[in-house]
Amino acid sequence: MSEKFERDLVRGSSGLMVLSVLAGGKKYGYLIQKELREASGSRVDLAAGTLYPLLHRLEDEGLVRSTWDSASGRDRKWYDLTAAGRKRLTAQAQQWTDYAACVQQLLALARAQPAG
Amino acid sequence: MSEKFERDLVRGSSGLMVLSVLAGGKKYGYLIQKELREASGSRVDLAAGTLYPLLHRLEDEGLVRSTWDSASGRDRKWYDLTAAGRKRLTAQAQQWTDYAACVQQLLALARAQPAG
DNA sequence: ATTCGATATATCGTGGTGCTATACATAGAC
DNA sequence: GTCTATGTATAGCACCACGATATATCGAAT
Repeated sequence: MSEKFERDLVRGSSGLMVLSVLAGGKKYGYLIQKELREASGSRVDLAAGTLYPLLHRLEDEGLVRSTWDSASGRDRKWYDLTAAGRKRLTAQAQQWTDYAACVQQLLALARAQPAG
Repeated sequence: MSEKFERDLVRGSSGLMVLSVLAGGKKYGYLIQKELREASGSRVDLAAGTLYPLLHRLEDEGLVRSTWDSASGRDRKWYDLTAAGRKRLTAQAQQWTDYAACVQQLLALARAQPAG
């Protein structure tokens, strides 16, 4: 079985992944974590100590907004993308795609080399 | 014009990129930096303060080995992949490809959502 | 009722790493 | 002589993932 992706890989796109999940609609932290875990076959599983500070940072940057809702008995903090958040998602997704292509190209060159 | 890729993007694959470049044969630091810059259209340009400590770490891990050579007038420290380094390159390249696919899938889901 | 696991959010401390700044030295061009 | 490119190196700062820890509610099993 494949293990969790390395710390520094996650670091490069944790914000992007969260914005991406939020594009599917208003969600609270625990749910975001769960959706990411399920969508990745458990290879991305943001710790609470990673996710909540990240959400706070995104809010400070004005990319998401939050509202508490206790209607369902549970106290949940629902996060929603702002216009700036959607804009950032688009830009960051593009940058990520470009970067991935760039790295893949390097890897392809490496594979083209003789074994040693 | 496209700008340099963000700090945290680079962080996820700086080691992989260096190993990858070294798969093309023995090289010294300044040359590695130059090849990465050229291969990426200047979007990956490791600062000296990033590259040299990184090379030292790779050497401490036994993934590369180094030899000084002053033959050409210049004092240059040549780096070469070890067997462990080639093995790591293969493994890390695979993990990177998996991760990229995982993120791309999330992005595709986000794109499938209505605008707001 | 009580214990236990899942749900739900939050912060602190640590570790690792990219980057700027700084330092030092040589080579070639002007 | 001066300037730019080449070449390696370290110190300190900024940033962030993660484990540890804290707190609280809910439902189910005992």
